[in-house]
Amino acid sequence: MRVRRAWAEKFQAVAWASQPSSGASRHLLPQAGEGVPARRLLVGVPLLSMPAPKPAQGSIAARARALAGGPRYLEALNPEQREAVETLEGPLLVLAGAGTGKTRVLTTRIAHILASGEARPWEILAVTFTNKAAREMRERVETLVGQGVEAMQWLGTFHAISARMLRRHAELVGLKPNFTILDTDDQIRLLKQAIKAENIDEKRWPARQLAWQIDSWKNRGVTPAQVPAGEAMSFGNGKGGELYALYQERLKILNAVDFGDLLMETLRLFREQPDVLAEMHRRFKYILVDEYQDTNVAQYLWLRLLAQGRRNLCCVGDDDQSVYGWRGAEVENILRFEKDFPGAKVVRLERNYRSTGHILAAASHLISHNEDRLGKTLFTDGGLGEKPTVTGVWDSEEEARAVGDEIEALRRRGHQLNEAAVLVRASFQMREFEERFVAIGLPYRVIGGPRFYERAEIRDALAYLRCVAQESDDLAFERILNTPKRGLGDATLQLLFDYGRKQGLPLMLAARALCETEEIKPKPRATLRALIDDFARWRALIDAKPHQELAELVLDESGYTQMWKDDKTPEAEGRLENLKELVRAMEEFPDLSSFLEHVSLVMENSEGAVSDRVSIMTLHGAKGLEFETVFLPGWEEGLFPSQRTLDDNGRAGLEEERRLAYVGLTRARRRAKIYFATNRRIRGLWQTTMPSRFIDDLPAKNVEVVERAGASQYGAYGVSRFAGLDRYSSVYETPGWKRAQNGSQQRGRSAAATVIEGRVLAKSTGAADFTPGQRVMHAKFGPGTVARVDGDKLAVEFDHAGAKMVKSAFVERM
DNA sequence: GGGTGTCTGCTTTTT
DNA sequence: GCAGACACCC
Repeated sequence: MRVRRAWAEKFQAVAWASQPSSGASRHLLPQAGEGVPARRLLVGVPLLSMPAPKPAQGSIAARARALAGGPRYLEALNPEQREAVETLEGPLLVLAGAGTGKTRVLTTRIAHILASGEARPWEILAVTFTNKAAREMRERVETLVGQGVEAMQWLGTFHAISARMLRRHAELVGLKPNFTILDTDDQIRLLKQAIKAENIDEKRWPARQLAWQIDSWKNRGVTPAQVPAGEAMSFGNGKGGELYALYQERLKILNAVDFGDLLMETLRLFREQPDVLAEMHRRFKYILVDEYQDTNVAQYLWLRLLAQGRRNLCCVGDDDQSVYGWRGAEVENILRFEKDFPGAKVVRLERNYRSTGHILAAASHLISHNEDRLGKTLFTDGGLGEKPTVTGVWDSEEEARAVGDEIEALRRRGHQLNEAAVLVRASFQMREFEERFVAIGLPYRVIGGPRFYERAEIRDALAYLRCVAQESDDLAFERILNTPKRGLGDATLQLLFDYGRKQGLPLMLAARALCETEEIKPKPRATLRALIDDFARWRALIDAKPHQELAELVLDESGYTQMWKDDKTPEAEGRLENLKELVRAMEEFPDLSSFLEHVSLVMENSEGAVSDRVSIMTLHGAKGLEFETVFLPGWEEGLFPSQRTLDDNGRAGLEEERRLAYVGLTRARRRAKIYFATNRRIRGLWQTTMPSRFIDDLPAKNVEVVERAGASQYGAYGVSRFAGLDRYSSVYETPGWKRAQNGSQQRGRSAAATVIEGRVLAKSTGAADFTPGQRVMHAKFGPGTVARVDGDKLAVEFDHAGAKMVKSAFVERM
């Protein structure tokens, strides 16, 4: 007991000392992404690794703290936040609206648990969805605590924590502790093999689709045996379930798991091994979950099993920011929390510290159109600030130009580019902005491109290392067999497959054995033997050489580095750079196997130099971030809300899209700028588009409509589309509003009559109306002559715009 | 086994 | 409109 108190008190002293004491610190209120410098105090004793016995009730220190009004770190919280932090016992749901200090609550809560001595660092389970969130949480706890918290070994993503648990008890679920974690690419190659083995037409039933299907089963915690009959039918003429089973068998043989298995196998472990679960219950005194609204069924079950022990489960989330339904997230989990955990306390955080009044009002009004929500009312003490703007532009090109101009103007007024972001619905929208920004020399960065470890060169290099580390890694071996090209193509691979299957050997061993037979031609045999000998040699060096050097050696001697040096394409240089980065990253791990164990789970894009740039990213990617100024282009029916989501998921889909709009708006601190274009090229075809219904969802009094000066130059064709939007007061005449009033189900599909030179052209009804030679008028391209009719598309030779393919619905006969 | 031409099918994305 | 996958040919 004495030790515990000493530990807690020492911690307390550190926590106090680490708080900035200037007056400004009083306003150090929760602001995600705030630039509070991480203060680290040099403490002689590694406090957090000190053992502490069971916490005692009502220690002198605790009582003294209570009299003094609690430790300083609690004073920085508002009453609701403080309640969320101090309610340690029992289930707790923190409904944290956008910008209300969610991360602050989570991190302070952890600090509070540690400071009060209720639990030691390794007795806290803190789960996030992304590595980034985990890292941020760790850093912020460290700032509060004033020292490193390496001892918090159970702070991480669902997947990383599961992997950790699974490695400890791998044998219990039929795996070896050094199992490989496959990524999507490996997964798909494996599934292709399974599909082929079942004699299913790969073209009609692509492996991607099966991967997606299996993934969604795993998201729901469904094993091959539990696949509902109807869903098994949905792939490969009813072979979906069989393929799933076959795939799982293959994984076990390969001693591998995919991402979904990390959860599934851990769940199985908990269910089938009560003593393992009991051990977990003993260990975890407190469980904290970030972004609870994003949990899927498997994660929910996982949490529920773990939380059964001590019931000290604290989930933080915002139902209004649930935007991952399409990948299995169940908003239901958060809506149902109080039923799932009887006696649960719910704390609402509604005081927003991020956005100005008008932005908050606009976002709140927008989201209030959703039905499935718990309901929160965000408020701020800050000023009203600028109204969000809505700007209509002619097409996506003008949209990019308008955004570029705005950013330039802001920049001239001293606005940081880092504080501006363009948030799009779909990544294809990014290109236009990139092109424009390049043209005007505006520095930008695209966030959310291909992940570092998804790049071909990284995966190749990792495959080499995996082969060195584990002879039986067939997928890795298959990948590098002929990379670089060494004349071992499909024929040799097929030979290896057959031989391996016959002998029950992994590919590498099959290759070795095959070289001793006459079944392989001399040339490939020599090459293959050389490759195998190389691997044997490299493997012998594992313990002799630092793993970094070994990696370099392998990449050089295999000819892999040379392959890219010989490559004359412009990307080659960057790829070599990435390889270097990979080797550099290995430094942080003690040996090759621990590097490989972690790489698939935690490897991220290493964003190099931090320079002042505009961010371009998807709305999904922007969740959890904030910017001074946010640009929200593409608010058009069909694009946002996405027609596909509407078609597939109806009202639920629409509500998820609306939440995405809410997320977009609430990223802005001071300025939100919405755009919609009248014409957009979608899948190569120009389409006339309507303003998004979400624009109609905005409260007129908090929004300003901006007529873009440049737009009028296109007036000749565009007048009709802008007519209703000159003044916001006339918003109730916008197409979106009228549509809503009519309750019509037509969603921006009908071609509006176009006004040309004062006369209204006949509305076309279909491609049948058109024949080659027909004169037509298009809203964007003007007059032209039909050259060819192709379904509902027309090849038109425009008088001024040249040859284009256009949808017949968007041209008028002349 | 490697290069060229045609066909298809296109949100969001973490781990 | 364009990328990625596949088939076909050398």
